[in-house]
Amino acid sequence: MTFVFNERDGCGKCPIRHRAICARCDADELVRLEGLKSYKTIEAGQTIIWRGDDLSHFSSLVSGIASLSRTLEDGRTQMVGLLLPSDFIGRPGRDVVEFDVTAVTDVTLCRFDRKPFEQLVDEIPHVSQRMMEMALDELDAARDWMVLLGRKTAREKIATFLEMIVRRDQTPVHSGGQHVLPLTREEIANFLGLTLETVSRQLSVMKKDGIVAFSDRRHFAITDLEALHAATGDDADGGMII
Amino acid sequence: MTFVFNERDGCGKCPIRHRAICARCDADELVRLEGLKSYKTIEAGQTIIWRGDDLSHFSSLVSGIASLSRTLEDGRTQMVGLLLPSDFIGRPGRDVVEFDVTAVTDVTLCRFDRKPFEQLVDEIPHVSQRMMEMALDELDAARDWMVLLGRKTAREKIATFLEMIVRRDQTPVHSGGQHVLPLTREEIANFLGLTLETVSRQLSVMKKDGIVAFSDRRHFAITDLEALHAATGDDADGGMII
DNA sequence: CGCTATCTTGAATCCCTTCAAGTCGCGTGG
DNA sequence: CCACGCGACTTGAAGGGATTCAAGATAGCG
Repeated sequence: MTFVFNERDGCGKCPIRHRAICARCDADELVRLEGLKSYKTIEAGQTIIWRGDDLSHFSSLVSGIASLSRTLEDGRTQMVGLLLPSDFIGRPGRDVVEFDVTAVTDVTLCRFDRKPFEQLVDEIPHVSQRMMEMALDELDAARDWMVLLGRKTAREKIATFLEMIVRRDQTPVHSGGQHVLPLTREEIANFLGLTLETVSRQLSVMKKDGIVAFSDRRHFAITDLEALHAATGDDADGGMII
Repeated sequence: MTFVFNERDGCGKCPIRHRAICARCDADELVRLEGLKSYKTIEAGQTIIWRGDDLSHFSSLVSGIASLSRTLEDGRTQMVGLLLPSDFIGRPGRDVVEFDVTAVTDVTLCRFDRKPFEQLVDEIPHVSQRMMEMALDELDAARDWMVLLGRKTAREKIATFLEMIVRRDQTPVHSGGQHVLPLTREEIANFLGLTLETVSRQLSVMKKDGIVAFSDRRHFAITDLEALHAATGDDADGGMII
């Protein structure tokens, strides 16, 4: 981590201050939020909330990566979303979650008790406006992902995934074009609707094709950005939102 | 159609009065909306908006069915949502649409010019609250569908689809358990991430299994509801939201 | 009555999965 | 320091479910 988050700093120094649900809030509104919040950290691999659990808190992801997923009776798992810093967990007007939320890396949450938070949402339009904006962005992203899951080949899925990782990578300095792959092969497979073997095979093919180069299992660089995009199956301008 | 919608009736008689974006509005707010609205009808098969088009209007679907879809360069198409009466088209804060919107049946829209409508959203919390609620419901539905697209078999997809149609069927009297199939085999295929041949084959299998009976290509009845649910791959309580 | 779009069914093919056998990398402890 | 063990990953071979290509059946409509 190049960046260390310090819980004692106020909202003003919060790394997600300008992208989270509080993005539009003014100083007064921030003070109100400040009085309600508390932090919680979760270790990589731990489940944050199980599907069907009571939603006692509403949270913003401050640092780390979490996943949203569902598992069918027989164990087949599908990831339905990746939560990055500034994304929120929970929703007003519903008291249970529909998906399992799991910490992919170590995670820090900024939490609010549900009841007071819901009241606050009604009273501070800046919060509800921002939440709607974020919900609609997520909806577009989810629909983009549906196209991938329903119609793309394994190769196209991998290419689209890598392109998304690169686009969303917020590493301050893209150190020599190196990017971190935050997921294991199995997690990638569950995200793309594939098996881990197919993910591994397709990554090998793209290595051989000179599109991507791995320095180790978790670090890669794109060596041919155009070829990567051509392999996604998307048209020139069309891009994923997520 | 058992129900005939009459444009001359006020919002008070509107069939989607209590489910659309206006659901929470009081009488005064309704008057304001009433002054802005206009109706438009679209024939089955016509495109309502193309992906990338400027979003000049914001609309609620009053009657009929529309689809949201995207087509890749080479013609592969994935439907990402079915729009039923009360669903809305467009989103505040963005001026182009990300997906093609097509009338599956004849469709009636209740439209608002975008600029005045966006202003109204900011001023009437009852509208923005309801829109957020609807957006979050759609998000859950989209994520449910991602599980289907990524992990379910053809048979499970078909079973889930039929179950969804039955659950959402609003036919006043379920005439003898008969339901209307509003989509062609090809449209179903594009919705489920399959080919039309596979859809046809799986429907035949389920007929032979005594789960569903077709009176003609567009009308069916579920003859074994439990077997249908067992074939979806979902657990007992878990259900799609869409 | 016959045309045409829609749908069904069959046969061959293919891409991804499944099953299986290694390889790699890293932390642990002798 | 290196052997050991284990989880993560890679690669191969076989199998299967969905697609593709093709032919025919059905139904709606002029």
